[in-house]
Amino acid sequence: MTPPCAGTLALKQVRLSILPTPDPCSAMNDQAADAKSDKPSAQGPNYKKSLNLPKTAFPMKANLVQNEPASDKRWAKLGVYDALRTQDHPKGAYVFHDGPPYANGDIHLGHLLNKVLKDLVVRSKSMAGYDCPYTPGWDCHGLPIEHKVMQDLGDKARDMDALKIRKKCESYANKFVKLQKAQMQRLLTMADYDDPYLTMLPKYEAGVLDVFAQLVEKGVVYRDLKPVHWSIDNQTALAEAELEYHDREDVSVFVNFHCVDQPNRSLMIWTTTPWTLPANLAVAVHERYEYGIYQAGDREVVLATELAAKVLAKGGIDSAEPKSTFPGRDLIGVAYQHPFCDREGKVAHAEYVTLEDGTGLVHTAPGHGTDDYQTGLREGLDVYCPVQANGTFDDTVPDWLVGQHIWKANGAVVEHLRDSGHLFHDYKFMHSYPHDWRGKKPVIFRATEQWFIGVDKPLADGGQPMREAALKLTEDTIDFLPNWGRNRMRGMLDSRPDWCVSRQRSWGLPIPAFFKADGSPLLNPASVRAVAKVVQAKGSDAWFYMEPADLLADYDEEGLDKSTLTKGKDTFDVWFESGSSWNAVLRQGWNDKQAQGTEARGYPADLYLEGSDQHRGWFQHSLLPALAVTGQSPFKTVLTHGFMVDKDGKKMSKSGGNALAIQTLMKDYGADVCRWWVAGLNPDNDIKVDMGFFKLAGEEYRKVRNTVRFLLSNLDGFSFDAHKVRFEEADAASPDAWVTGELVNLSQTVTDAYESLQFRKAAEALFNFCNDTLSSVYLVATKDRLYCDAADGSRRRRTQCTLHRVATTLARLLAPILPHTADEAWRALHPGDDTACVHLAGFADVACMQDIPVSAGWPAVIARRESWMKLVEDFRKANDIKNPLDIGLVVDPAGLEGFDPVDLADLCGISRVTPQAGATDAAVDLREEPACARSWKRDGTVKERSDGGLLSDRDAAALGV
RNA sequence: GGGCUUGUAGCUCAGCUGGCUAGAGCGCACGCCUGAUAAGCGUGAGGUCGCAGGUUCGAGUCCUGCCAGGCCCA
Repeated sequence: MTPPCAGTLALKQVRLSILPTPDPCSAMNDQAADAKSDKPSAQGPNYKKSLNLPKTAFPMKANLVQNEPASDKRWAKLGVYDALRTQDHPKGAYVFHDGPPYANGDIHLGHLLNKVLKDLVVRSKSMAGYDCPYTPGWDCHGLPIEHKVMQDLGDKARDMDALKIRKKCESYANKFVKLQKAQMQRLLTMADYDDPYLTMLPKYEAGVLDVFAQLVEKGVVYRDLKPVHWSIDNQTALAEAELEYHDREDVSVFVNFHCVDQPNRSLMIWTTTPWTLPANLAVAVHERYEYGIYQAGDREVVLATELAAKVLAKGGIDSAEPKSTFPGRDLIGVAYQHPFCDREGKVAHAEYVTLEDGTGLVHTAPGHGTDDYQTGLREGLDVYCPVQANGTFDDTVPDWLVGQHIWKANGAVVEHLRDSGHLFHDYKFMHSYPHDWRGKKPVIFRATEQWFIGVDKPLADGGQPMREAALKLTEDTIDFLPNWGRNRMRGMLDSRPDWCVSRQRSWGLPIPAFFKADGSPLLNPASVRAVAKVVQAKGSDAWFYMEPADLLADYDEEGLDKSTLTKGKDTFDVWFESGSSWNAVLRQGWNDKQAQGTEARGYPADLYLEGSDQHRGWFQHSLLPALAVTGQSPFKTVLTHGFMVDKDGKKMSKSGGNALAIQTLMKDYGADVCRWWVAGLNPDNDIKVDMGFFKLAGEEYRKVRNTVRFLLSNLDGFSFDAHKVRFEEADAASPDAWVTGELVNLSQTVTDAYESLQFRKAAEALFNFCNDTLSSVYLVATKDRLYCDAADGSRRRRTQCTLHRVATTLARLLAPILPHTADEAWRALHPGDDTACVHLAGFADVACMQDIPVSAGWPAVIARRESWMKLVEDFRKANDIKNPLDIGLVVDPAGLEGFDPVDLADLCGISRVTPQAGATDAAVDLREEPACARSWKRDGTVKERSDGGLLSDRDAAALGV
């Protein structure tokens, strides 16, 4: 910083001291009565026309809704996205990778948040000098679309094969990609919308299969049993969305499982599906609940104490006094004899045991229930499922059940238990039960063969298991914003089971597995790659219409007879598809434009940015396979944002009636206002949304817009090159120097905030600069000289020069947040240049401005200004003065060395500041002094001039009178 | 029920490793300007920092419990 120029104030003081002292008897004072009226003298000339008043074509009213689409078209015409690819990138590449939204429905507020945040990244990184291409993606396969298409087809679906249904799904997905694309573009997001990645495109599918082939190669893909909803009627697995719940009558049984060590004692379980009892392998209890031993006839039974009375009463036993009680954990490990199969089971703990129904001891059959399956996995039990695809028992069950259909077996099991004395009680009851939504028949849970990815398997090449590697990188390599994402990720990695990647669907990427005549699968890296080659060329439809031998044309195996092969019917979990995008998009390189950049498209990505639900979703499902295949995380940084809630903090939902339609917001406010709202959010946590918040954002937007407008309106006819003024040391105390220093700080703050992805911080700094630094301090202070100084006076030119620097810098800093408005301002700053575009301008280089000297006395002056304003306000009220221009200040000059009293007066919006050594700062009434008819100031130099007007020295000079 | 997380003026948020009368912007009230005018400026009033305990010389800031939310699971 420059030392203050010691001489200036002394000079001014001298000048002030020779000002004529107002004489109450002078002729001038007769005019004071007129001047006091605040208005120019009625008799004097009208000076308004002689002023340099603001003038601009940049309108106060933005009309965003009408004008934004035109901006979008203009950028398309200028080829802004492509131009950004080919311009210089001094900072190299910044690899941002889009997570694909699902191609279904209109975009909603969640998309607004997510897509605008992403756009802020892309635009700010681009302007900062990075190459930051953005290929948007869509998740196109999967059940929601298939389900919707099947519903629309209704009964017609029965006659359609998989290919026809897939065709319908594809056109459905395309329709919504097109729709959402247009809606996202309307948000003024900048992306390569001409060439998005769609998970259903052959090129993408081949990229997914490439990942799969490598996982097979690493030895982590295996086939195993897992219970799924099974339609006996259609002999197919069903997804949750394909179920309908209808009432159904079933038999409910209380069964005694005799303890091995104490045959007279039993664990009593309850079930509504007696047919699953042959598959029973364990009994689950909750380790923290209280259990007791009760007398039931000639047996002792174990029950949860809270449920004992209710259960015993059903069997006609009134007394429910426990002989002893103990926590559930004491039961863990107790062995029991299966009531009719030749094996023993044990008691295990399970969190899902509740005290709402039953006995507190839960019959567990890992082959017939999801909870049971999880318990089985943990306890190392078999996924035993004696029920075949057609609903009959296989030959692993007791003879009296073999071959029986399960619904018939229900009765047989109950009778058998009754006869053997294991049945405590049974009764019929109605309950809601899942049915096949097509056949309307009840479905069952049945373990079937599925494909899995083993997250704890050491890799065949000696690499770390995926879970272990993921936990390691989560701990110390990946950056999380906010940082608690790290814990969340860790917790989810810790608890996740092996990944079941197969789905029994039509609308998806087929798992390229074949089966030999003996039922054994054919799936190896080479076979997967052979199929991938076909898919790359023809799309995954090929799996459905081509023969195994043709699909495997590029595959050779000694002694394999391809004609005997059959194709597997599973498709991939859509998470496996989207979780492979780092390969399909980043590593393969999605399009030529990316390769054209000065730096090649990179892997891994610098940033993934999605909602916090994706810790379990896309982030994790991208991380795991990427680690196995590439050994590194697909992302260096994970940024997550919270979810939209209503103004009371409650979840938003269509059914709750508190959802806001983004279409309404766009129609009422336009994209820039919505973007301003997003930029100002703290995205770490939940985000409250309400119509009123957008109104507020609109008001803040208007404040910024009007400030920019005022800058532009005072640059009418100004040419920076022709009129620029050099700043001298002596100018260090000028408001221009001060605001330039503030501008440099702002630029630093905002570009730093953008760099570290703190958009809220950027928006806040920009708003405060417009609102505070400019609107309430600098612009108010310099208005007088802009309007009243001679048009080409050096003081005015210096201020215009500063305004120009502020406007051009500000427009660029605002551009990522307000792409339309910033560009509108940019065009106003470059009249006649049709190709001017702020988005190609980059952030301003403020180095040249840093050379401008700024007085070190400024912080103190700004602080004193606040107390001066209070003095003025108090004085005004106390003396019934309306206009602050009727007030002057007498101030102690200590600390004001180098400052021009005229600047100080302008900073306070008053007529005059008089330095007086040793004085206590105080306001004075100037109403007895004449006011300049042109500038309305009572600066002590006002007198009648040659044109008959009452003018101050400055105004007289400006007019040459 | 579990993991992660949030609760500071009417609203949106700052308050780093505990330390002067808890800050900002918006909104609100009052006033000014009418040469930024469906604009601009000034002054001012608003808070038991979710609740209850505890640690400490001292807690919005640390610990425990509770209440009310959110995401993901079960």
